[in-house]
Parts: sequence; C-alpha cells; structure tokens
Amino acid sequence: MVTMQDVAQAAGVSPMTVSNVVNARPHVKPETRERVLAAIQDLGYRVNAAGRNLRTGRTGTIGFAVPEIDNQYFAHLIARVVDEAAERGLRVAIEQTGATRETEIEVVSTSRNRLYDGLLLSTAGLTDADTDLLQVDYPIVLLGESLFDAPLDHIIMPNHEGAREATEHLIARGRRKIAYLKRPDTDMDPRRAGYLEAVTAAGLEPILIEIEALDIGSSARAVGAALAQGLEFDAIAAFTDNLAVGAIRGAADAGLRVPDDLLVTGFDNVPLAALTVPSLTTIAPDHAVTAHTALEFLLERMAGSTVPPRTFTIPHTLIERESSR
Amino acid sequence: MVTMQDVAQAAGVSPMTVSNVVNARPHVKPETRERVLAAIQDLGYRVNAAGRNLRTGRTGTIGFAVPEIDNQYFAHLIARVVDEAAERGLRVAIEQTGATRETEIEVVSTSRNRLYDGLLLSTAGLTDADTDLLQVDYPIVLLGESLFDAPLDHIIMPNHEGAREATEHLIARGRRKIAYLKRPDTDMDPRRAGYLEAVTAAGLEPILIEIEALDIGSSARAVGAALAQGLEFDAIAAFTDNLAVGAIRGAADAGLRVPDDLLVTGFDNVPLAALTVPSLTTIAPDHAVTAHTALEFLLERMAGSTVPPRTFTIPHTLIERESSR
DNA sequence: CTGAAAGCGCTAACAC
DNA sequence: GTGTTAGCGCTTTCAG
Repeated sequence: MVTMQDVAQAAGVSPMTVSNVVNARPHVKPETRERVLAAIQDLGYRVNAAGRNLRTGRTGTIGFAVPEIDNQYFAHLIARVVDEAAERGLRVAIEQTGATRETEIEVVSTSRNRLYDGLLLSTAGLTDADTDLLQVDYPIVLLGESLFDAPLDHIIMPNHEGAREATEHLIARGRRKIAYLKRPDTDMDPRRAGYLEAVTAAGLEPILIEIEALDIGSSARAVGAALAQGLEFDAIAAFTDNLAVGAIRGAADAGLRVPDDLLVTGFDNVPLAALTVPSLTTIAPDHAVTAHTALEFLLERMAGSTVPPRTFTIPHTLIERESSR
Repeated sequence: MVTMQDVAQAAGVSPMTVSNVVNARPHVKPETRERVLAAIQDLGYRVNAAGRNLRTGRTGTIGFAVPEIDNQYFAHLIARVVDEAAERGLRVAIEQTGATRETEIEVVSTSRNRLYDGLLLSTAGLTDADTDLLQVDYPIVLLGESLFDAPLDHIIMPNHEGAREATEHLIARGRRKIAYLKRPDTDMDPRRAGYLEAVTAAGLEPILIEIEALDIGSSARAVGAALAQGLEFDAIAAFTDNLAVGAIRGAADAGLRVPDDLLVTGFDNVPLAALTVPSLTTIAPDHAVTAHTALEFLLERMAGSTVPPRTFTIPHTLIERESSR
C-alpha cells in the first residue's frame, strides 16, 4: 500500500506537507503542491481512512437506523438523507432494526464504538422506559413516531394532527362509517388518537380494524376479513400509505372499488401514492425538510453543540387524490 | 475516552489480555476473563473501531452502490443484503449513484481508500469502455443489468430470457399488438432484445414506446401520450414493475382498464407487485438468492480468493397475476 | 511556508 | 496463559 510517507519521499517533502496538500489546506507553495500532486498521481496514492480516523477521532460516516429499509417510506427518507449527507461529504451506513426494541438498543450501544460520528435513529420499538438507555454521550437524533422524553433532539411526525385532518376530510366527504386500521403492537398511537378525536367530534362511532403487521399484505387480509364478517364501513383512514394500498387491495378482493364503494386515505405520501390506481389521498409530511433538519441537528451535535434538546415537528399537508373522490 | 490500556490497568493485566477477552479468543483463564469483563463493565469501555481498523486493515463495513435507493427493487435488495451482511457481522454503507457513469466511477475509486472492505456495485451507467476502471486490486462484485467483460464476479439478471418469457406469455394470451416500454438512455437493452425475439418469432410487429426516464411517472406519461396519439396496442411488456405500475396508471388516465382493455407485464417482482390493483404479472428473479450469492462472492474475494471471475445468473420464474388475466 | 516528533488505540508476533 | 515490543497511517502540536 502506498502511504503518505512514500509520496513525501517521492516528492522530496515531509509527510506533513503531503497531508496539507491532500486536505487542501492553505500555506502550501503552488510548486510544492504541484510536485506533491504529481507524486500522488504517479504512485496512485489514496489516503487511508483508518489512519485518519484514528488520528482525528472521526469517521466521516453517520449511522441511520430504520425499522425496515424495504418500505417506501423509509427507502424514500434514506435516499434523501444519503443525498443530504453526501453534499456534506458524509457517508451513511444503514442499520435495519426490524422495529424491535432489542435491535434498537443494540444499535445505540454499538454506535458508541465511534464507528459512526453520529446516529439518526428512527425508533419504533423503544418506549418511555428505555429513556435512560438513550442517555449516551454521543450525538443521536431521534426521528419518527414515538413520543417520549429522552433528552435528545427529536424530529416528530405530525401524527395526531395529520390523522385528524385525514379523518375530517372523509367526514367532509359525507362519510359516517369510517374505519381505522389499528396497529397491533401498541396502544400508544397518536394517529389513532387523531382519528378518534375527529370521529368523536363529529358524533360518529369509531370502527377499529386490527391488523397483524404493518405491511401491505396484512392490511389487505384484515380489510378482506372485516368485510367478510359483515363489518360495515364506507371509508378507511389507514395508518400509512402502505396500509392504504393494502386496504384497496383487500377491498378489491371483496369486489369493492375505491373510491366508488369506499373512500381511503393514507399517511406518508410515499412517491407511489400519486401513481397507484386509484391514486391515494394522503397526509404528506415534507420528506425533504425531515431529512434536512435531522441532518442539521445531528451535525450541530457532532460539532459539539450543547443547546437543550430540540423538537421539530415535520410540516405537512393533506393531498387529495382519487381514493377519496 | 476509556481505552484498553485503562481497562488493563484496572484489571491488573496487560492490554493484550484485554484484547484477547474482547475478541473472545481462547487461552484466557476464566478468572482473568471475569476480572477483565468486570473492569470493562465498570469503566464502560467500548472498543475503538478506528484503532482496530488501522491495525487490522479491515473495517467490517462493505459498500453497496445502487442507482437509486428510492426504488422498490433496490430498496428490497438492500434490505436483503443488509440482513445477510448483519448475519456475518458486517455493516453495509449505501451509496447512491443516480445511475450516472461519473458517480459510479467515483464510488469505485473512493472505495479503494479502504473505507470499505469490499464493494457491491449495481452498475447502470458504466459501459464496456470503462472496463479498465474496474481493474482495481480491491474486492468488487458487479450486480445487475449491464453485461460487459470486466474481470470481476458478476451477478446478472436474466434479462433476455425474462423479457422473452413475459412477451411469450402475452402472446399465449392471444395478444397481437404488444408494446414495449423502451428506456431512452441506451440501445443495449437485453430485455428489449428478449421482447423483440419473442415478437418476431410470433410474426408480430414490434411496437416501441420510448419513455423519458425509468420512473413510474414517466411511464404513465409515455403510455398516456401513446394512447392519445392513437397508437394501437393491446398489451404492454414493461421494462420493470415500476414502469408497469406507471403504464397501468397511464392507461387509467386514458380511460382504459387493466386487464379488461389492456394486459400488462412487469419485471422484478417487487413486493408491491402482488398487492397493487390489479396485481402484476411479472418476471420474478430470486432476490434472496441474489443477495446471498453477491455477498458470498464478495466475502470470498475479501478473503483473498483469486479464482477466475465468475458469473451467476439469477434464477427466475414468471408469476401470473391479474394484470394479464 | 515546511518539517520533526509524538501518539491516536489497537493487535500480530513473539517471548516468557 | 500472559506480557512486551512494535507499528499500522495519519495529523496535531510546535519549531524553524
């Protein structure tokens, strides 16, 4: 392997000067720089990241832990984060937690090994009780659904408001029997709370359909089963766009068409939402702002900022499309 | 920061012994191990990855460069690769190339800095002419569409056969005017070749619809425009599932229903394909095998294997669903 | 503007 | 079973 030493020797300078050239530091005479660059070219030198990391204590890589990569919402967010990070010369390593508490905890603790300069953690499995596990002296920004009091910067989804608005939209469309696809794993669901608030305010009966898991197939099965059992509803407020797609699929299996027989709303505005048939009415959080702010917070922490933990609520809009027309 | 030195001192042993304990090496007396572990616990010691990396010359991280993360196909593949890698104690850093030649080249050259122990490169922009750029002394496994002669392990998609089979399927369904969604960027498209082979063999006229880009929206627009111009076709063999979804969307915009008015096939069998309405008939490459084999090849290269470059063609099946019924 | 010295934290090789 | 020595490649002082 070609080292800085080798380059220095070839160019007749000290390793320090090579380092200065490589890192584009000022105060290097142009001729010297030329000579060094030529030597680098000749020898095919590449800086060794490990040496640099050890010396500087930074790796130029941040970790991004998500429940599942294979999910439009996270894939989209990852793409945004990777791009934002690349603009700042940072790489992003993806960790997949499967939304389990154990894996999330493990990610937090192994990240501390300074493998990453900082961590974006999209939590799904952690709860209030795990707050102290997050009390680490390490830059972490939380992202996502759960709301708890960890003393960390937190980017939160407009869950309650968004779900309320989606439900209100269905009510405004004249629906009276609005079902909500209820996730099985937790009772702490701000989206459900938003749904309930809207339904109750309108004097309607809540209709909750429980799904096994947060994937398209589970949603399709749950909706199909509900219809088969004769449960009556004329609209569905789905917990996510994926579930909405599944709901449409489940309804189709039962011979119901959206929006003719059933209105459906989603949540997330994944790219696909605009392009399915029917296209999805959904709550659209601003993904670009999410990625940007998360990275901004993290970079500030990585730079040593000790301002009190901040909370940022992602701005959102309701996008009306065919599934609720 | 707590170092091995600190732990050694606290436990009354040498740093080497701490290293042995940390790395679960044999030949450490149980009591000593206990003492060391206790000290680690007490001090909250974590191994420093940078030090280890510098010493061992490995990072425990592989790079995975894909054209775009925000694409069901790659997101799905990434999820598989991340899981496979995690099982082997490796992390995966994702690089997004945007399918451009320049970025792909850059990824190859910066990976050499030993930031990653190896690289999976899903190329889309490189061509035969760039073969020598890939002649690096560094473990790389190519993955994906392009076929060229780089002296590297290569996992290839069954593009030609798959597209031929999909087209034959449409022919078997009685269709005579089968359109193909032609990607704009290249004439080297084995899938198109497969389509042409099937169409020609059946004595049919090829119908090529050019799309601007490989996303759902472009596909929808292209199909919409083709219909608006009065182009006649009764089936579409799409280059990917995404394009198939877009085609269905474009047809819907023109008042055509799939499969009533138009049959559509995709390619990739992304998870969504089973769950859209209508569900997609598609060519299904085995994603799990793809990820597994890619990682297997890469690990062997990382271990120093110098067997001649291998080629592995991903096994596939045709899955018939609603879009061609 | 450039160089010399030192050391980041870890582990391979060998000695005991 | 355990310790000693040395050094991976780089950059932070500080001196010139």
